[in-house]
Amino acid sequence: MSRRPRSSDTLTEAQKKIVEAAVAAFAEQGFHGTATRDIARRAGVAEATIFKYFPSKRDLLLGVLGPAIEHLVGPAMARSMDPLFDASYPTFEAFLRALLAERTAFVRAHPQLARILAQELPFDAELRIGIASRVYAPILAKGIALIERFQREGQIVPWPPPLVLRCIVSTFAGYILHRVFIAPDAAWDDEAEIERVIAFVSRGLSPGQPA
Amino acid sequence: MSRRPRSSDTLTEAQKKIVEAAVAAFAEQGFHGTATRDIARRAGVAEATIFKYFPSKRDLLLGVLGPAIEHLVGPAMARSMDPLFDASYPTFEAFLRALLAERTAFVRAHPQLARILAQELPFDAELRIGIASRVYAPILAKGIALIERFQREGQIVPWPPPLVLRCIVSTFAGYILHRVFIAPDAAWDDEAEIERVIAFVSRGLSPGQPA
Amino acid sequence: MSRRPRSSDTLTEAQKKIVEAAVAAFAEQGFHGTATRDIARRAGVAEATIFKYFPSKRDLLLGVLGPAIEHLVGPAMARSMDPLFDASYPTFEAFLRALLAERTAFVRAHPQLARILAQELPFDAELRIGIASRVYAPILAKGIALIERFQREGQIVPWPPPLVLRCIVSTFAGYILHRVFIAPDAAWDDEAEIERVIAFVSRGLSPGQPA
Amino acid sequence: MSRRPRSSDTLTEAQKKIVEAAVAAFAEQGFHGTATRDIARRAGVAEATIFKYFPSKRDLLLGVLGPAIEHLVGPAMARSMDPLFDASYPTFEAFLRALLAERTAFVRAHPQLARILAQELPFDAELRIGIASRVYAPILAKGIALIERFQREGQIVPWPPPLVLRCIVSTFAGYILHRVFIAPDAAWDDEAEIERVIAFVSRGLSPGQPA
DNA sequence: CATGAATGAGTGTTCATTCAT
DNA sequence: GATGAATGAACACTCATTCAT
Repeated sequence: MSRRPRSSDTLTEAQKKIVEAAVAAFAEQGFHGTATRDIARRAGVAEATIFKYFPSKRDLLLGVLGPAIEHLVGPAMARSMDPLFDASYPTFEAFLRALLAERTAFVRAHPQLARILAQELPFDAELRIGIASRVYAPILAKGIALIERFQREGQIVPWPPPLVLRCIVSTFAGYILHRVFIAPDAAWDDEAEIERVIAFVSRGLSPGQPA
Repeated sequence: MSRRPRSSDTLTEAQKKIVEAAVAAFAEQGFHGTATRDIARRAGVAEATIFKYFPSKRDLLLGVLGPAIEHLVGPAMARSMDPLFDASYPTFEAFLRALLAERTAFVRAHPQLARILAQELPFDAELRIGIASRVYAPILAKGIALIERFQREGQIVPWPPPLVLRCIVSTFAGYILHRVFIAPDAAWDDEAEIERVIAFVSRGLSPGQPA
Repeated sequence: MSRRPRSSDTLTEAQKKIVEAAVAAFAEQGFHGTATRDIARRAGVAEATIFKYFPSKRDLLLGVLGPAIEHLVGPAMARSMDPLFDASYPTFEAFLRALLAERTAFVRAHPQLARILAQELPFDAELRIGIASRVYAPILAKGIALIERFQREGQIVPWPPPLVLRCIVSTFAGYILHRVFIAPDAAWDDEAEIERVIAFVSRGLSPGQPA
Repeated sequence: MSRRPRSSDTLTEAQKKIVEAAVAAFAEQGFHGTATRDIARRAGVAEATIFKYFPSKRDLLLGVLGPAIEHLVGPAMARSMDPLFDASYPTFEAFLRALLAERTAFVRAHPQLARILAQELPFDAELRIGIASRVYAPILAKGIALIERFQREGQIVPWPPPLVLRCIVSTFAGYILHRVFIAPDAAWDDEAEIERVIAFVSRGLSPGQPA
């Protein structure tokens, strides 16, 4: 550990700074609204340095989101969600509680990535199919399997699992978006809010009379 | 005022074509991703003509969204939603059903505007506060009043009305987004889907045990 | 014809200036060695104006050479050379004299185009085949026909016409290049030089003993 | 001087690879059209290594052509042409034959250098005067002396020696360029072609009637 | 009313070159 | 001796915008 750090992950110091700067800039101004010159300034490197590592601005977007998706949404999500998928959760409500906590934590940890993703996804077909195949599909499969288990156990209503999943995801997404992006500064009684969101979903999907 | 009638809406033919072209272009490629040259080509007018009517590209965005908001979300929404807010709805479920139908119809009628709005809102503070004050606030007020009425009548759970509203909106938004944008081509049994979405919200907010 | 000139050939004033500037710049510094910014400065227009008319720098090269070739080397060459190909020339030597005079005049009139052409041809396959098919081939055909006529008349040696043509062209090209580009400032006794160059070719191709 | 012999020509292995790569690249794409990065890749060295040996890209061009000219065109040419200049050649025609054979062989051996030279010469004044003084002038002097000798012997026409030389060079250049660069793949009867080219020059310069 | 022509200020990207290691 | 990392300056090209006509 004399003087060449080149430490953690074969990432140059500059490379890391570029990615950080790009994340911040894209989140604030969008992909199209951000000039590479701006990213360079933020990162404290020359513009040319950016292109040493990311052949094009688009590659920078993918280089920013790609690892984020892979690390934080792919394996990492699997890592954090696999416990949820284990048989360990005795009740549906316990599962919901764990899921909401986990996803909130993720968005809290990387709000910018979530933002960029949400912004570029509608305009970027390549990104979309990449996400769809690498992230969405696996998660969907696992989620549906779990829903089916809870349905077999009679814990939730026997609707089509994708619909059930969408009800859960919509409600949670609404909560998280509001909490993290729309009104982050409001005074919240988080515990009570969460309890009620959980209760809403839980009761909404409870196996009462058929529909 | 010799021969040009400048009839219906004080909109030149050219003006209408420009707005239509802009809506299409912005929806497809985003605001930043669209060149005025492209809009001009789509509208079949010279680039300079655009700037005759809309002093800047930004003004074009506002000119596209502004009227849309005012006409279609403001008065029109009032028109279509006022009945909802009337005491006429005997049950909460009937209200939900009417609301979902009306909102689905609106997004179906103007999917591009919905898209542009969703895409530009996060990056455009001015737009955001404009919408917030002119659209969001009035709707919110009316919605909350209605929620409170249903709560007083004991039809729904006595949670904070904003939270209740968010549960409704999230679920409906999830359904509509999926139905119109994400999987518009899938084979849907719309009636059954809607029934279940309504049932989900309705049960989720039913006044059972306290939470 | 009040105030908008847009005279001669539907060419903007700017367009003409751009082409002239490009010709001068390319001739002096080569295609790669010339920056569009430089051309803009020379032409007294904004860089963007160049790209209004010539979508890319390459298109500017073609736009500069293309018409030049078509107008000045194609039809114009035909116009100036067709007389040469007519039966009007009684002797081979008279033909040589006329040809050399005409080609010298052409290069003198457009030395820059000749220079650019010579410089870019070796690196530009597209240009090469364009020239080959549009200019070289027709000329070659006519030239060979003429050579054959002189051969039938017994005025010149019965070698393969292409070889004969090459002997003529090489010698003339050597003279013209030297005269116009390499030593334009030297004191020349043009008349005597030309006489001797003609004599050289004429005697070299005279039908003496077979070879 | 421990283990690196730095043997033959005081050229590192790397240096040689760089020069070779540069020659190939320049010949294919021209000097301006070639990026140092490209040369480095071809040579299998780092870009910085190039600048170790050649302070600038321009120096690389000179370093490529300079020695090539000195070694291959200067001394080597002298070596191969000196015999030509000796009294050994009894007839002018024999001299022509030897000269054409030798120059054809040279261009065949180093077609790339010939190409680069031809391409950069018009744009590079420094190169031009370097060549002029170091290569052209000596050759010219020797050539003129030889011409004068043949003229004194009455073998060729008593025109100004430079003109005579230009006739020879033009014709030979035309032949070689065509043979090596323009139509290298055509089916040639080389022997017959050469005979005729020689005959053309020889007769063209034969001391017939004055001109 | 509408436009063709023109542009200043940027855009993403490439280049030859430097230097600490 | 050789290089990976970094860069300032320039590059071709695009943009939203203006204005005489």
